[in-house]
Amino acid sequence: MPELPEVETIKRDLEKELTGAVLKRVIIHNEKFLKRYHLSEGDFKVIEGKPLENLHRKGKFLSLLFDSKALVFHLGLTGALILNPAVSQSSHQHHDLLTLLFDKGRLLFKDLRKFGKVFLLSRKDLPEFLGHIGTDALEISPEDFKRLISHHRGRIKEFFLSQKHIAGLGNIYTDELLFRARISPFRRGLDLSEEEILKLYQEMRTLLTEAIASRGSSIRDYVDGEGKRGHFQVRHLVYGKAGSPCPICQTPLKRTIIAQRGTTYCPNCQK
DNA sequence: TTCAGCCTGTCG
DNA sequence: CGACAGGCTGAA
Repeated sequence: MPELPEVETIKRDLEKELTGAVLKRVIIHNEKFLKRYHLSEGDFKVIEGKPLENLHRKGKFLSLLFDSKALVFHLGLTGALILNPAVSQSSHQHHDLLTLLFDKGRLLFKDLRKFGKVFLLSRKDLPEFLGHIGTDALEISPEDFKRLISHHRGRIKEFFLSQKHIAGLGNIYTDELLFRARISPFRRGLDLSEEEILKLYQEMRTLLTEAIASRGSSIRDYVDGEGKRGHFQVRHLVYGKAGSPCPICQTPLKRTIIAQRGTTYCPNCQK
């Protein structure tokens, strides 16, 4: 799914097209899904008629801010927010969950696997609501980054996946980051040297910035706010490439499981 | 820290 | 048919 670069790309797309747009009506396509989040058609009355003031992202959570309310999305593995999607004549409309009808266009929330989430809450509760995840990966200072990693007893891969220390990296960008920084996914946070941590920090920023510039990675389902694919996947070095030669040393990349997630790395380059 | 579970789909 | 897929939770 959308990790930080993908959610940031969607945020920018929606910001550009929908800032100031008035929400006319909300249409629920899948009541059963919305019911999981205790939402039904009438609950959206509080934001209907209000302008979308701005958008906010922390980690993989994207919030649309209306007056005193926040509509918060998490896209899970296959969620998408698409502006003015072409009306598909027959097939995959059954993945549609919600449409927000604005005066300037319609925004569709769809999700094939339905691991996505949606919450409607008061804007004043947003900081606390997002408080269970750590600082956004592009916001954290090098000092905080170092402090968090050097206290982490578990494996470094788990550190990035958990979201509670630093928010935004998922399986793709964690594998890519650890390769770029030449660090084994099995290493424990508190065993990393200061230089290694600094290298990780710098590579993390570069990786995420480059990925955003490429409008994110589309492996299979991800599309941006306009329904188009990203292209950072062509620059992946290890993710999904187990068995292929390492781009640096030609050793075959290995695949293992860490924290229940497929993990690809170079057993030679990553120490 | 591991595991099933939440869902649906693709690939071999 | 089984394995796997950009995530995350709650329970053992």
